[in-house]
Amino acid sequence: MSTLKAVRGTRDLLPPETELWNRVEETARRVFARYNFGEIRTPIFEDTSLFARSVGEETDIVSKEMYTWEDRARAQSEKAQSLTLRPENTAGVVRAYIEHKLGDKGLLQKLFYIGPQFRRERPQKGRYRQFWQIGAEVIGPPSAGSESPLRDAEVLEMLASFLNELGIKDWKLTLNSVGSASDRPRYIAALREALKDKAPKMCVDCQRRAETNPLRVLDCKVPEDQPIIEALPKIAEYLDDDSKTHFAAVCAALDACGVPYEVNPRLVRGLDYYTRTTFEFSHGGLGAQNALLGGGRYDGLSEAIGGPKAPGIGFAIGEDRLILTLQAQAEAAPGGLADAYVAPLGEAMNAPALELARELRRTGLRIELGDGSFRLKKSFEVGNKLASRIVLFGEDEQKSGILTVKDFATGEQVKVARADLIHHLRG
RNA sequence: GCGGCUAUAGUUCAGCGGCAGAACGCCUGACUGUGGCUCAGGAUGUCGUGGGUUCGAUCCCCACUAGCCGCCCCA
Repeated sequence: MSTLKAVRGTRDLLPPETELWNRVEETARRVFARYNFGEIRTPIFEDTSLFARSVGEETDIVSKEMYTWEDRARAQSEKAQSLTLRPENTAGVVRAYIEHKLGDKGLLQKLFYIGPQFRRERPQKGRYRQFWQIGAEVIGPPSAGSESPLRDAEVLEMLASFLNELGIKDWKLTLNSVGSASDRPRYIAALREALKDKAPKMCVDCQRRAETNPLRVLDCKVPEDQPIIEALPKIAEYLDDDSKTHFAAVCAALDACGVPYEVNPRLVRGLDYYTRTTFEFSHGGLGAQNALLGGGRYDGLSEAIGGPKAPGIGFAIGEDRLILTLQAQAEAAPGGLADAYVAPLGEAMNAPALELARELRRTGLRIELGDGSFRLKKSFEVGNKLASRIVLFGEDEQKSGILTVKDFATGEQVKVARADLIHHLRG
């Protein structure tokens, strides 16, 4: 019988790596809090139609990557409901926004989330079937200023601060506008038209993309295709005046606060709900999955799933990829040594040693407690791996109240009165 | 979903159609209340799983599973 393993594309996160995960999440919470974001936690599964209607029926995510099942019917007369493990979190947040009438307060809602998402793709480095996203959404009625380009710039500036504070080096922000809900179809139609006679001269992938998803042709990396792509219609030429001024205002605000970026007219995002501003922060050294985070504006999403007009902008950070990047930067893991290893000498000292450890731990010291059945040599060996100092605690020490403390780094050994132990270990 | 590479000790990896190997780590001792350095000794294991070829398979063949890389796509 084969032993059970974590299923394909999923994995266990173990110490000390989990320490990094906590650091990432703490940093996100701290930074987002400065911008007055509040946390939202939505269910891990939702009605399938939520994703079909928001992300888009024709996208890869919805058409082939979702974990979907028929829930048991609650009554004989009822038909089974189709449920899906969330492949992303924006749809759930907007659903919650609508369901709880958050827009009725007349204010902008600023919400962030941290949690697992699920997509059934072929696993690879930086791509998992259960992966974690840290994301945020700024959404509200237009009267609250939800369409303002200032919001876009503020979110981008927040992300830059987050990455910098985390210590991510050499990130790159790429920016584009895919136009309003009406610009986009006009542009796609023009692209299809232009591709009619160009596509046959391009690579096989592009020939297919020209049919299935013309925007993707812009992403092609085949060198021979580049001149053809350059000559294709540009999205910028199809933006209406509102979209143009909106995008210009986003850029101007970023310039003003010194956030570096690059406009890439070819940056297209795969989710149907994106309008106007789209962006991506990328990082080399992640292989084929170089996108650290992505996001954009979704002015029509709420209405698409039956809600009020509620434009918004948001992003999702690939936490797994962020961790990989931090690990690659090899900031020499701090190690995580305890302050002291308390070594009971003899099993009779185990119970008194637990009490001593308790006393020390209550003051916030990080203590490893050994085992009285260990020979002294073994206590030293184990202690040396786990802590920066060892505290010997045998019957002599218990009687006299004078403990022996040895510093592993210096080899220095001293006698310390039990009453002074906390002070000594602090120093 | 498609293509390629890979799977041997706790870890990193050699290896060969005929007794399963190294380094590091681990255990024991030199040193019975003193770690690191040194020295001596010891144990590593369903050779990913299931079939096939063969007198004999860890090795060759097939399938499966998993990981990595690329494609697609995305975080």
